[in-house]
Formats: sequence, C-alpha cells, structure tokens
Amino acid sequence: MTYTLTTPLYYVNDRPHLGSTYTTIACDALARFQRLQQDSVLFITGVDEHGQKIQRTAEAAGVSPQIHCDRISDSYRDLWRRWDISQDRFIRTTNPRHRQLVEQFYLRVKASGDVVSGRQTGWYCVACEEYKDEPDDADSPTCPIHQRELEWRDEENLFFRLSRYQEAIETLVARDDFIAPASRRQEIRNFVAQGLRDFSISRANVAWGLPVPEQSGHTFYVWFDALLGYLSALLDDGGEIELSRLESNGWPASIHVIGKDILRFHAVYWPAMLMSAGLPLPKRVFGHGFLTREGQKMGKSLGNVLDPERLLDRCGVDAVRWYLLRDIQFGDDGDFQQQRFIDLVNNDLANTIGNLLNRTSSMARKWFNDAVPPRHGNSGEKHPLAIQATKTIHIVMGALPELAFKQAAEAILQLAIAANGHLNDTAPWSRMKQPGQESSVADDLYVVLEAARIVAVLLTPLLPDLSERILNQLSLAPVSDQWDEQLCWGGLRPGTPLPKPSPVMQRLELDEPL
RNA sequence: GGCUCGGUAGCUCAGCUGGUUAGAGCGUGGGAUUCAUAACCCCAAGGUCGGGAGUUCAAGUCUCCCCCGAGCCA
Repeated sequence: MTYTLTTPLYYVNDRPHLGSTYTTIACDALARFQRLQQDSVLFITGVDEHGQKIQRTAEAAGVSPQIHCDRISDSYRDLWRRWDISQDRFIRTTNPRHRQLVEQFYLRVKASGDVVSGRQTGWYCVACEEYKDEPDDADSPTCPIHQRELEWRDEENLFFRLSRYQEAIETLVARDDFIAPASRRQEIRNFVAQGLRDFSISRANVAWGLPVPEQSGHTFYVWFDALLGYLSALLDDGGEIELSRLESNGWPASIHVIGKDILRFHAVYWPAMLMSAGLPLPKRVFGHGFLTREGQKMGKSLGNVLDPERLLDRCGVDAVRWYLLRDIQFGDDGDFQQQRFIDLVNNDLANTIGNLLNRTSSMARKWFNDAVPPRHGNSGEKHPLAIQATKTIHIVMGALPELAFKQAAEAILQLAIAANGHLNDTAPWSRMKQPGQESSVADDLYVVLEAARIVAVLLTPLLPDLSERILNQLSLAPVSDQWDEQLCWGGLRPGTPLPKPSPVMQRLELDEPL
C-alpha cells in the first residue's frame, strides 16, 4: 500500500513565499517519516500554471505566459532543492501529459452526465478566479479579499453538476477522519449544508488554459485543471496516461496537505469530481493555518514579507524547520517572531541538544580513549534514560502520522533534557577524580551518548541535516530506509571511536531584522 | 446579518466528560556547577482564567447575556 501525500500545486503567479515553504516543509517531514515506516511512499508537489491571472501577470511582465511559468516553476523547483525537500514528483500543469489526463477525466465526467452548459453572469474576481455573490446591480463592487475591482461576466459556460453530489458530500464531510484538523470541519459542513451549487468548469475568454474538447473557444477553469495535477503526477512514472492505472500507482492519496484557504476545493469540489469520474477519494485533507509575522499579516503592501531564500541563507534549514515544526501546532495559525525563533533554535538545538552531545563526547574522549565508553552493569533497558527513550519513541510514533510535529519535537527535546539532567545528577567530572568510579562513570556516559543517538535518529524526519551531523559525530551513518532497528536501545557500540567534537548546531546571531 | 472558533502568567499556549494550593515553554530574577557551544542543572516570581448573571455542595471547565479578536457563509 503506497502512502501518497501531496502539497498543493502552487500557483505560479509570483515567486514562492514562506507560506508555500511552510506547507512543503511539513509535507517533507511527513514524507520522511513515512519512508522510515514503510517501503512505498510518494510525495508529490508541483505547480498550477493556468488561468487568467497568470496570463495577465505575464502580460504585465512583458513575457509570454509560458516563459513566465517556466521562470516561476523553476524558482519553485530550485527552492525545494535548496531546502532539500524530498519530493518524488514535481508536476507542472503545462506538461502536455497533464492535458491528456484532463481530457480523459473530463470525458468520464461528461459520460456520467455531469457536464451541462449554462449561462453564467455575475461579478468575477480574477485574483480569486471565482465568481462572487455580489448583487447584479452592484455599482463597481470590489473583492473583499483582494480589494480589487470585480469584473462583470456574462458568458456561456460548461458546468459541473455538483448539486447532484449533495448527499454524497454531506456524508463524506460528516466523517471525522476526512477533514483535519477538527477545528475546520464545521466550516465545511456548514457550507455543504447550505446546498451545493453547480460550478462552471470552463471559461470562454481565457486563452491561457487547457482547451475543452469539442468546445471551441473554451478552456478549463483553473481549479478543474489544477486538482487533476495530483493524478497526472501519479501517472508520471514513464507509463502512459491512462486513468485506469491510477489505482495501482498510488491513488487514492493518503492525505492532501493544503492551506486552510483552499479547503473547500479539496474537501468538496474535488471529491465530487472524483466520484463523477468513478475514482476513489483521498483519505484525508489537512488544512493547516497561516503564518503571520510579529502579529501582522505578511504582505507586499506592509513590506514585511519574509523571503524563504533569505531565511535559508541566513539561518539554514535546520533552524527554520525546527522553529516552524516545533513551535506551531500544525493546523493552527502561527506567528513568526524573530526573537522567539532565535531563542528556540539556540536553546533547543544549540544548547540542549548540541551541547549535550558536545559535553558528553568530550568527557568520553578524555577518560575513555577517544571512544564510546565500555558498558558495565547499569546501561541496559531498565535504565531510566532507556525507559524515557522508549516513551519518547512511543510519543513520536503516535504524533507524526497525525502531523502533530510539535508534540513529536517536544518529546524529543524532553529526552535531551533528561539526558542533560542525568549528567548533572551523576556529575561524571567530579566522580572521575575519585578512585574506583571509572566503570560507573562509563555507564553514565554510555547511556547519555545512547540517548543522544536516539534523539538524532528520532530527529531524522524533522531535521535530517542536524540528525546526520549528530550521528556523524557518533561515528554512525545517517538513518536510511526503515528505522526500527536504529530505535532499539543499545545501538551504540562501546569502543567506537569518537571524533573531536565540534558544535553540530551553531547559535543564531541576528542583530538585524530578517 | 447567520454560523464557527478563540479571549488563561510579559509572550506563545496546555487545561478530557465540572472537584485538593490553575500548568508548560520562552522571557525575567536567583542559586548551584565547570564536562561542555557564557552552555547544562535547580529554584522563584503569584495570572480576579475577557465582563456580568445563573445552575451546582463545587465552574477556566456547564447555561444565558454582553464586550473584543479571527474565520466561513451571505
């Protein structure tokens, strides 16, 4: 059984921002976790490249839409590479294969009798790519989200008969395991309860889109096309574009991870489309929250946008991943506060975890021949630290499948704190000055090093780089494949040489705002 | 306007089906220590749990009203 997870397909209207980076990092952590748990994982991300908004942005920039899309798509791909995102597929909706899939899908939907033509009149927001429910006689209304003038549209469009799926969707969203987090379920349920209306899936005057078969002059509505990118990605294995291959290629997705703003498309429209096409539904849709910065919405107008590239250059992957995953309850909105960011990274990563390794390794080297100390009677599974390690593993295993990165991170940190505490309690440095204490000191250092090793192993999905650096200083290889064995207590072998320690995590020193 | 979710220590938040002195992390102050990345460890500071009324032997924890914030739908 393949575990398929997706990020949204990001709209290439503009360069990647921190929000998409956040989603992608979270998915990356989840993907890495799943790979440690099982063989088959497909982590999909990509870009959504059609629509009038992109057409206009390209025009404004004086380039063709395709050139524009190429540029932005490249910047996404490049950014994910620099963040060391472990996606298996990167799908572009301008890929010709995607067009084939959309056509096939559309024909299925049509064959189900779910495509009808109708006239659509109303106020349209190009930025949202959505009709707004403003009264027809409104006088130059503006979009409440974009504060931009709405455009009056009156066109003959094709509609998807969403209304036919009223009951099915009601049943679906009533489930407690479909929409996550729970706090956002009611919103969708209310929306559905108000009655689903058919929605248009074609546009008459948008050139930058996929042409609707046998409907000249019409292109597909961006959302209809974009959602199908998830399917295209799955068939992007070199084989042919054939919907019937989906179920042996990772469909249905185990989870779609998205921002809360597009929950409706994923929890309502998308399942109905899939039902119409006779395809199974994704198992879960997770709508996470948004990031603000120092309490304010990030935006160009405020000039307070945090650029992911800059963040990466100045602070590094580990710091940012840790802060985002460890401090924000995934699902809730989060606030990026620079001081807190620095405090947490320095305290947790540099001081607690990094220094734990550093001090212990130094002592081991000093008194036990530059190597992992020998084990005596008191370093086994009954040791308090071993018990705590087991508890930590248990918590992490329960938290990560639920995308509770924060709980997992906190538990791991607790283990490191306990290990530091153990050192302070047993004070090897003073006991080494007394005769006859070597063997018990050896045990104490061993269990702490072993705890540090477990910390590093558990950190693999969250902070792959830091994890590797820690293991490296323990003369161990990074975790690959499944990790069960490496999570067993006692994996560290006495006598293993320990290299001269150097800080695995540098403290952040930022004297100016990011 | 309808609905949903929040308003708990300076900050970010835990507090399940109501029950001893309301908790954690960060920040702050103090102590201890020297193995270590001025790091680690320990302790403390007392917040009318947004406001009001009610139910109850007992309410951040239930009910109603009000105020404030966020969101969804109109």
